[in-house]
This record gives sequence, structure tokens and C-alpha cells, in this order.
Amino acid sequence: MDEQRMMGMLSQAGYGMQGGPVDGVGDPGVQEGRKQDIGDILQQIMTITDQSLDEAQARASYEAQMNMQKHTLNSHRMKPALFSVLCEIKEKTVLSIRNTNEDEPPDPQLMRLDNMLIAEGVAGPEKGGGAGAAASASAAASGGDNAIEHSDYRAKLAQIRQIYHTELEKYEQACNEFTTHVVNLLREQSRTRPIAPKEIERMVSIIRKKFSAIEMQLKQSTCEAVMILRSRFLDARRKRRNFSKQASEILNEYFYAHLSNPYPSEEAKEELARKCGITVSQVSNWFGNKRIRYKKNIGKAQEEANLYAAKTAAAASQGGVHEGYMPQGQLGSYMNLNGDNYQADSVGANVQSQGSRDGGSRTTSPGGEDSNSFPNIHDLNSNSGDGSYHDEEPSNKRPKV
DNA sequence: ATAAATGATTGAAG
DNA sequence: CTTCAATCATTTAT
Repeated sequence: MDEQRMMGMLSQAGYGMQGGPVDGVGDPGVQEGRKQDIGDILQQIMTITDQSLDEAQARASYEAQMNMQKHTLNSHRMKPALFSVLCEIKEKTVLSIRNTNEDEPPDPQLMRLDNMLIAEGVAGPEKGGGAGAAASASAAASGGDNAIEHSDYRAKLAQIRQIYHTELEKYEQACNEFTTHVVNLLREQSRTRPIAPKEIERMVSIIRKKFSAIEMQLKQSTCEAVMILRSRFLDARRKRRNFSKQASEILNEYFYAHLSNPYPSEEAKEELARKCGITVSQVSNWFGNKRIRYKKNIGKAQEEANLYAAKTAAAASQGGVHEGYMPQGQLGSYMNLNGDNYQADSVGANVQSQGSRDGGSRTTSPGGEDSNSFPNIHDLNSNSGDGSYHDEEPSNKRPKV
């Protein structure tokens, strides 16, 4: 296989000399001495060629004839000069035609892959066994939460990294081997064919280009693997923890206390986040989920509504000794709904299809109590106990995939 | 085991 | 940017 590919490349490099291009050298009349010598040599070559053709046609000891030609050429005193001249001609004819893509602008695609691999720690600083893992562990020093969860990720990443480096090394070695082979072959052939060192260089660069294409494929697949790994391990859905009971309590109290307009402002979200030990994004998520799910089945949610309404009312009447959380009192600054938000009325199930929520300006302030967007009901029901566990806040960033 | 609950993500729409 | 709606992936309850 190697031989075939190499021969293909060699044919690309071009060496189809058959006497045609030599015409351009003949410039009689200027420097007779040298030119005459060269003319003699050319004459000899033509003779040899004719001979060889004749011989070939006659199918008689072709190899022997070729060897004889070689010997004749190599032993001629003007061989080096002729060699260089032929090389020059070749340079100007065959190679110049396909010289267009000589310059090689750095492939943006390849650069992108390289950058990503370096950024992911796959291609960047060479590591031994666990050094890279330690480095990436220290990189995740923002919080202690990642140490355990990222160990798997790092292990897999190290695996990818090792495969990548192994493959890369293999390719490099194969490339070098092949290049050496080709160079040797060309050198060998340069005894009988006009091959300039420059041309060999070009051959080498062609080979490198071919191999770099293969490398790029490797990088591409490695990038894909890393992306899959990332999406698998960095997706927060995969390591979801429920909020603590207290946090759910707080959130639910706020929600049902502002049932008519359950859109906490930014400050309210921050406050709730602080109280619940979660991030603002999580508060937003919670309210988003809560709103949609409350709306989806109002019938079931009523129990909760009643529960928290009762709880809030009790807290308000007693002065609030309930776990330090006093909805109306502490959050009053942005709760301009003076109790009308869940007016304790209609103990029955007044599921009055909330209809559209037309209130504007809900992005920053839940100020306007736009009618009854979210129906409310009061009843009593049982409550669940409270266990609690939650780790510290995850980062607020949304990895785009 | 299976269903329900739940936090997070995605895409559309404003 | 926010919110809604659907959906995913996990946790919890049955």
C-alpha cells in the first residue's frame, strides 16, 4: 500500500520528461564552448533514448540497457550541470503549473479544534499519570463540590487524552517513517532523474499535508468525544438534588402568599435565594416550574395553597415564631399586596379558571395585583415532615451545548 | 418495579 | 433578558 501511495505522490511531483522541455535550452550562438558541450550531452541522451526505445520495441534485455544508460549518464563529466539544468526546467514547467496551492494558510477549522483540545486539557500541557488530573482538580477550586463529581469526568478525560496522544504519536511515527522512505527513494532516483533537493522538500511537505489531514480527523473525533463527555457529566440534570425541606417551605410560602402575582422581583429572588441557600437561577427555575405546574392541575395544588395560606396566616397572627421566617414581615418591602393576595375566603373549591395573565411589568416588580391570575383556595390538609440536605450553590453559568 | 415529584434544560415568544 | 411549555433525568414515594 505504501508503495502505491508513494508512487502516486511521485507522479504528482511530476517527472514526465521525454525530451520535450529540453528544447528551451538550445540557445546557439552565445557561449559556444559550454553550449556545445551540453549539446553533445543532449545528443548523447537522445541517442540513448532512441536506443532504449529501439531496444524496448525489440524487447531485448531492457534492464541491461537501462543500466547501461545509467552508467553512461552518471559517469559523464557534465552530468551535474545537466542535472541542475534539467531540474530548473522541471521547476519551471511541471511544478509551476500546480504551484498555486503552495502557500498553506492555517486552516481555521484545524485551529479551532486545536484550541478546543488545549482548552479541554487534552492537547495542552503534557502530563504524566495523575498530574493533569490534579491540575484540572485545582482548576475546579471554585467550590469543593466538584471534587467527587468530577473524578469520573477527569478519569474519562484522561482516558481520551491518552488515546489521543497515543494515536497522534502513532501517526507521527508513521509519517516520519514514510517520509524517510520517500526521501531515500527520491535520493536514489535522483541519480538517474533530475530531482532537486527543493523538490524533495516539496514532496515531504506534501506527505506532511496528507498526514495532517489524518491528524485532523483524529482531532475532530477527539473533540466530539470530549463534547459528549462534557454534556454527559456537566449536565446539571444528571446530578440533581432536591432542595431542603426548609427551602421548599420558604419558596412555597412565598409562592402561595403571592398567588395572585407569583413573580418575584430580582431583589425578592435574591432574598429567597439567600434564605434557601440556593442560587437566584434556582429560584427562578423553581418559580417557573411552580407556576406552570400549579396552573396545570389546580385541583391538586389547592391543598398546598390552603396549607401555606393557613401557615402564613398563623404566622402573621402569632407574631411569627416559626423557624425565623416571617413572610409578610420580612419580605414586606416588596410585597405591596397587603393581604389581599390570598384573601381568606371561599373555603370551597372555587376553581375559577384563571384565564389570561394580562398584567404587564412583571419583569422587575410584582407590584400590580392584576386581578386573580392564579386562583386560590383554602382548606386544610396534612403536611409532610422535613428532612434536609443540600450542598452549596452550583455555579450560575449555563453551558451552551 | 413503577409512578409521581422535582430540579434543570431547551426552544419559542415577547 | 424573562417567561412559558415541553421535556429530560433524577429522586422520592407507592
